[in-house]
Amino acid sequence: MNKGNKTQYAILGVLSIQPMCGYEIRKAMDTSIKYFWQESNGQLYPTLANLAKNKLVTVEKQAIGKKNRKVYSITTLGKNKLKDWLVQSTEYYPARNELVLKLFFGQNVPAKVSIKHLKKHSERCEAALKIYREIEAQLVAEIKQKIRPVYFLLAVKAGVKAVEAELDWCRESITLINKYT
Amino acid sequence: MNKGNKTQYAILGVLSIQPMCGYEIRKAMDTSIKYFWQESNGQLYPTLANLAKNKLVTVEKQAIGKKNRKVYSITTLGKNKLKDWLVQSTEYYPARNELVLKLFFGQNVPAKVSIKHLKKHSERCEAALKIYREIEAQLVAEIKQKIRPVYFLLAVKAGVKAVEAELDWCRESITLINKYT
DNA sequence: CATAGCATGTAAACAGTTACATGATTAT
DNA sequence: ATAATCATGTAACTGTTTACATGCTATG
Repeated sequence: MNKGNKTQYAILGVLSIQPMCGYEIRKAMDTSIKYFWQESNGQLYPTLANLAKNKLVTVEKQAIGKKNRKVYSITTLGKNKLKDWLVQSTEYYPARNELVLKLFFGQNVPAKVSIKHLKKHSERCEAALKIYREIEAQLVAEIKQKIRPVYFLLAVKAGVKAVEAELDWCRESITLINKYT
Repeated sequence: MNKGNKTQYAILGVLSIQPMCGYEIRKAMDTSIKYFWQESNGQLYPTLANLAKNKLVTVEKQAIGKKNRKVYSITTLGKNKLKDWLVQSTEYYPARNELVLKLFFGQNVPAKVSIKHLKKHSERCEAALKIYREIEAQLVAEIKQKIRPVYFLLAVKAGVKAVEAELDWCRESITLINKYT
C-alpha cells in the first residue's frame, strides 16, 4: 500500500496544473515529464477511470460535434491524496542500467566494442543535453519574470546534471579502457 | 525478441566470471551488480532452469552431506549468446525518478517539504559515495596489479559520477528554491 | 538450542508495454 | 483524398516483486 500505483500520483500531479482530457495528459507526459517519468496508454486510461471512481477527480464530458472529450479535474480529495504522497519521502533504488551492465561484462568482447558503446552513448547524451539546455534557458527566463514556479527548472536541471556526469564518465571510461587493455 | 529477458544475460554474465550455484549468483548480484542491476529470486531460479533447458548453461549437482547445490557453468553456446547481446547497442530510456517527479509538483506543498526531500537525498548520496569510493580504491589497486580487468571499475565510476552529480543538483536546487519561493 | 546463513524453489499479485480497435476532425 | 492529429479505450502478454514453503548447517 505504501508503494506502487505511482501512475495515479503522476496523473494527479499533472491535473494539479490544470484540468485536462486523457489525450492532453498523455501529451503533457510525452513532453515535459517524459525525461523522468513515462506512462503508456494502457496505464493512463484505466487509472484515470479509477481515480474518477474514487472521487479523486471529476469528469466533465465535452461534446464538440461528434467528438467526445472527457475533461478531468482534480478534486479536494485528490489534492489531499497528492499532497500526502508529495510529503512522503521516497526510497532510493538505484535504477537498472543496461549500458553499465554490458560494460561490466566487457572482458568477454574486444575492447573496441565497449568503446563503441561509450561513444554512441556520448552522442546520445550530447543530443539530450542540447535539448535540456534549451528548456532550461526558457524556464530561467520565465522564472525571473515570475511566470513559472521554480520546480520545473529543478527537474530539468536534474537531467542536465545527470547527462553531464554521463558524458564525463564516457570520456574517462574510454581513456581507462585504452590504458588498461 | 530484441528486448526483454535481460535477466538471462545478467545471469550469463555472472557465470562468465566463474561457475556458481543459484545462491552465489544471488549474492554476487546483491553485492557488486546491485548498484546498476537487480534481480529477485522469482526471476533468478526460473530463468536459470530455462538457461539449462536451452543448453546455455550446464548443471552439476553437488551433494555435501544432505545439502544440495546446483553449480551452473556457462557453455560455449551460452558464451556466444552473451557476446551477441554484449555487442548489440543499448537503447537509451531515461529512467523513472520518483524524487524528481515529486519535486516537479512541488508547488502543491510548502517549500520546506521539497528542501527536506533534497537534504535527505543528499545524505543518501553521501553514504553511497562513501561506499563507491572504497570499492573504487580497491579496484584501482587491483587493476594496477593486473588482478582485475578494468571493466568493474567503469561500473563503479558510473555510480560515483552519478551520485556526485546528484549531490551537486541537490545543493543547487535548495539554493534555487530558497531564492525563488 | 536458537539464530543466521546456505540452498532451492513456487504462486499470486501487480506493474507495465505493445498492439490493436474505433472513429472524428483538421490540414495538405 | 489522405495523412496527421485528436480522442478513448481494451486485451494479451511480459516482466517483476513479494511472500511463502522447505530444509540443512554452522555458530554463538
